[in-house]
Amino acid sequence: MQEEAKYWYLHDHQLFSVLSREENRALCLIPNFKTVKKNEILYFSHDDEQRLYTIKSGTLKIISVDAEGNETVKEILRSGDLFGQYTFDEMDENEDEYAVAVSDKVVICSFKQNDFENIVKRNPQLAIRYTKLVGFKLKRISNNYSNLMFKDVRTRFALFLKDWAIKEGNGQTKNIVVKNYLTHNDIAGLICSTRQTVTLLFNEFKNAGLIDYTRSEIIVKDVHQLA
Amino acid sequence: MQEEAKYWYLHDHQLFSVLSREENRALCLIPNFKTVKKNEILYFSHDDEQRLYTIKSGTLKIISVDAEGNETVKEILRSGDLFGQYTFDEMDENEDEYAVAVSDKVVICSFKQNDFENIVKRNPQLAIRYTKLVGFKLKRISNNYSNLMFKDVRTRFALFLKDWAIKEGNGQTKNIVVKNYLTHNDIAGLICSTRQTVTLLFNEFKNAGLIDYTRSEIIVKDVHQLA
DNA sequence: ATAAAACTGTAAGGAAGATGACAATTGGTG
DNA sequence: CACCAATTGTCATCTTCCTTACAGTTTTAT
Repeated sequence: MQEEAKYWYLHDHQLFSVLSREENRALCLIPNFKTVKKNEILYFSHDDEQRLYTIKSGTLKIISVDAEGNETVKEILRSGDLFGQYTFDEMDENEDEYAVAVSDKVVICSFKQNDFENIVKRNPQLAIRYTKLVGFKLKRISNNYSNLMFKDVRTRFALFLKDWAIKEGNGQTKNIVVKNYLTHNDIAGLICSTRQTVTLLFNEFKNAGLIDYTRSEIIVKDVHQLA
Repeated sequence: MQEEAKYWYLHDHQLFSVLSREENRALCLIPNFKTVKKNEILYFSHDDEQRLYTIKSGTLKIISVDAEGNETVKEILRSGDLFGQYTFDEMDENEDEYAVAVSDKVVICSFKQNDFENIVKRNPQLAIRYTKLVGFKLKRISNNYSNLMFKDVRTRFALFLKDWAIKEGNGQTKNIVVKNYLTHNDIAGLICSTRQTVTLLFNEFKNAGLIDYTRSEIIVKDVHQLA
């Protein structure tokens, strides 16, 4: 990527847009841009250096591997999202995570935790933004979980679909085409259910006319009818 | 509270200890110290001013009221914990929350969100600390929830008891006396189960010799035997 | 092109725990 | 100190959704 393009990416980012052109230029010397092809794996948990990443374009899924070797999708991340060591703390040793690109080309940008910390120290405005971003993430996650806990599987599935459609829909609310890059098993992990139940619900929603559904894509007829 | 004592409280706090004595003194002019008596209610969600709070001493429970008027305990907070608008964002309108003191005297210290934001702007070191704190909270919450999601009720109850005992135990691991200020209903809300099931489990754990249990207090014989 | 692997579809049986109902106990308040 | 409200204890019933099992379909690899 050209230096100029990098500058504009960082400039557009909700986090870095508070920086002046000069500051951004200085910051540009540090980050590491990288392109990941579809299905390619990006390890970040047991890196030598603790890093934090932001996504310039494309979609990633974060897979977490537990002690027994079970892999579950933990999060779907899109352009602008943060992942990696964004809380500035140490990585948990007994938890293994990696990211997989699910769109054709995913461009990410990473910073060493220490470098970023130093930049934040020199720019309090950035610190506020950053804090808000982490706070927002906290709120989103805890909302997400309380949905999972208190609703039944059908509602959880509906909320998941709704959320997914909204994020892929770019402001549209009707006839959103969602590329089906998650298996029923992945979805089961995300809504805390089983593969069979997810299959069942997909067909139930299809028969109810809420979605069109093939193996390669899902068309959500109207986001507001879900949930 | 004497000015000097306030300074030392803020100095000891994991968040504010990065500030120099001078900065802390300046900061001391802003916070609002307040004492809340047992069972007294502290509203903070629909305040005129958005505030964030830290607890100097004592224990609070956060109650959340949903649209149907159901009240559930959301969190138990202790000395040093943050609550209120600590993510710097706007309060959710459709969510009502308040705090209740569960120990005799709870001393809290509050800042207007704006004042705090300004202080952070002038002290980026504080921003890093603050981000770490929020990040830590994020991690704790998501751990908590994934326990809730993937374990059965018995395990959730055990983990809850363990956590509770550890927090009340001040480093002890055996024969921890926990004052029973939560009803079975409260606990049911926290571990996402029902009153009856909690009652059942208390008696089951008592019969198994893991705890001594009366209506006023719980004695956890050995923290490590739980979970 | 074909085999293997991964994913999707369908169904019966079972278990965990929610629900509802009611009695017993306790604590607070006049 | 006596009553009322809140909390706790116990039980039978019922629902949801997981489990197990197997067949069909699509994708990937050789």
